[in-house]
Amino acid sequence: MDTAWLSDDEDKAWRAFRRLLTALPARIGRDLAADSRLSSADYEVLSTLSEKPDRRRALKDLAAKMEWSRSRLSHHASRMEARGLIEKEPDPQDARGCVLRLTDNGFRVLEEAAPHHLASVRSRFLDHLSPEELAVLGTLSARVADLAD
Amino acid sequence: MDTAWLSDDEDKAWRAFRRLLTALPARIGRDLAADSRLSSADYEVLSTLSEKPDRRRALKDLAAKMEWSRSRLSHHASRMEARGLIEKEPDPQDARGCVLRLTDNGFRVLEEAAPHHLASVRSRFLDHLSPEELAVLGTLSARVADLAD
DNA sequence: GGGGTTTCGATGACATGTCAATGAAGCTAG
DNA sequence: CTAGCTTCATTGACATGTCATCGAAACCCC
Repeated sequence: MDTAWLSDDEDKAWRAFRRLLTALPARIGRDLAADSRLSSADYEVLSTLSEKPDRRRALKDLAAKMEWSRSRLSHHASRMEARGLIEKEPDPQDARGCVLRLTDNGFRVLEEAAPHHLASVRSRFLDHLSPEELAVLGTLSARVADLAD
Repeated sequence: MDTAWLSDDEDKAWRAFRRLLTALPARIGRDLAADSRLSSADYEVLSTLSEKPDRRRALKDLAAKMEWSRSRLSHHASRMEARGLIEKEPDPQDARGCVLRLTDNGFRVLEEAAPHHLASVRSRFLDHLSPEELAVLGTLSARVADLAD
């Protein structure tokens, strides 16, 4: 096989996977926006914040956890703060830092959105995979995602 | 199982897959930009145009083929035209329309970029999948991507 | 032929993300 | 101590994508 090109199997799989790569997030994101007025990015911020009992996290830690740049999270958090979903507090541990806190309103919005979002993930994705396919996909995704950047 | 939530297996696979969904395009896009000064979107436009013998396609047809909005392609094509990668011509078949043509320069840029891009797709992705995994992924991707929007 | 509807691409307002520069604060070697 | 390096969040310039709207052209059907 000429390594400068893809085999037929590789080409077919790669093309189909690229379609999935664009279509799936778009569909789930559209469902989410329609059900809850949240973007996928908003949802990810809210749900990650909600994991901690006090619903707070330092900006830098949240950025690291989500694999976002601090700049991106700073921009996005400012917009979410203007919408009353989260609040920025000074970090008592580090005067340069900033702690993001999920507001009660933000938590309610997340709780309202979550079941619709899960239903969307199921109907657009999980429902169409066999358990074996899901296992293969999970394994392969973790392996490839964990490669060095 | 409570259908309002994901099982452990589903949750693990979905989380890993979401990481792949963001990390893989970012890595391949960074490689492409470093090797060729093209974005993934640029590359897709160039390579899709190059498929036709005359390296032309009506804007609306290219948009449909790529599953882009016409607005997006119109914006993007204008930027690519300013960089000398493509040109816009009037459509002889439809006075409202517009034909995009790959310039000689654009074709050279694509030819120079393609082998690096393929190497990137291999090293970041294909090389890490077994033939069986690739087959499963291709099948499942096509099935899910083909669902109605 | 001609009026209403649809399709086409362009455009402007806006949302979101990247990148580089900035200033404040923390850290560390000497 | 303190000078220099590092880390943190913010900011502004810019790139890219969405959406609603527009005017021109094509189409449809009477």
